[in-house]
Amino acid sequence: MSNKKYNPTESELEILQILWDKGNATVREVHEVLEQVKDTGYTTTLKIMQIMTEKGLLERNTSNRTHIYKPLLSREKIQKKFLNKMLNGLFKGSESRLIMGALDQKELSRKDIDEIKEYLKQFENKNP
Amino acid sequence: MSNKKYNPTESELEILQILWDKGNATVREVHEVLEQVKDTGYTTTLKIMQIMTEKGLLERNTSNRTHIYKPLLSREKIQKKFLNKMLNGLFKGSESRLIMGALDQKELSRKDIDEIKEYLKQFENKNP
DNA sequence: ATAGGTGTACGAATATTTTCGTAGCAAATT
DNA sequence: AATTTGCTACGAAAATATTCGTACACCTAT
Repeated sequence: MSNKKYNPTESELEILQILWDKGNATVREVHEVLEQVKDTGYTTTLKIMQIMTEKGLLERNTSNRTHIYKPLLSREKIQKKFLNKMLNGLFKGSESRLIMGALDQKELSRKDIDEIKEYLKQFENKNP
Repeated sequence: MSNKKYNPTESELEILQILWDKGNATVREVHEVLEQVKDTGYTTTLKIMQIMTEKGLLERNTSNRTHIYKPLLSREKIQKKFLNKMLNGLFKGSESRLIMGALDQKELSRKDIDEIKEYLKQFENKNP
């Protein structure tokens, strides 16, 4: 199957985040965001984005001189992948710890909490 | 401060998992578990464990010829660290997605669910 | 005491990821 | 039209992580 085996590296993830936020962008646009956080050169960003394109993580429009990149995998897909990795690795056998840990670390809005409660019901009904 | 900056690498995490399960162990014991999953040599495991010791991830008792290693950081601590990383990275701004994603991927017991519900209450009261 | 088995130490080879210098081309500015 | 500016391509250096060969020590059984 065409099941991609690519786990984005750390740097690739940073770039993906920016692209997901923007939808699509040029290297310069990505780099301008990136350098606020990371002390790295323009050609470095360029290179990584080129590599990501080869790997099939990004797609680019080269019809103009300035290429426009966009992510090929959705944030949700990658989120799922990482979550899966954690649940089978570091959090194996303690799924609920992951959930409670997340609850601890971030102040959730009332709305979020209600949403989660609602979401939980569906599992309750499964195991009555 | 002595705030450790070490993020364990992939391989180091695998070894930590084993050590957390066992409490403490020799290189051979770790390697015997590891090689069931990973095709790698004994001296590789040894080397990584030695490096981890230098980094302060492990501690070892060298008073006997066969050294006994044990982890210096708790599973919980590292779990928290990774969770934190995810909540500020890949899942930034979508904490509840992480939680719901986790709920989706693993079949939780009734007990787990009740526990989580109970846990949620404490946050409800915070934001009434 | 000698051979075999089981350990650690250590350096170096490999692999992977990240970084950047340099070249070359096209567009915009002088 | 010459210079500067902004872009991509490319290769190779640097930094990290992983892997293993080899040497050497000790203990045990021959």
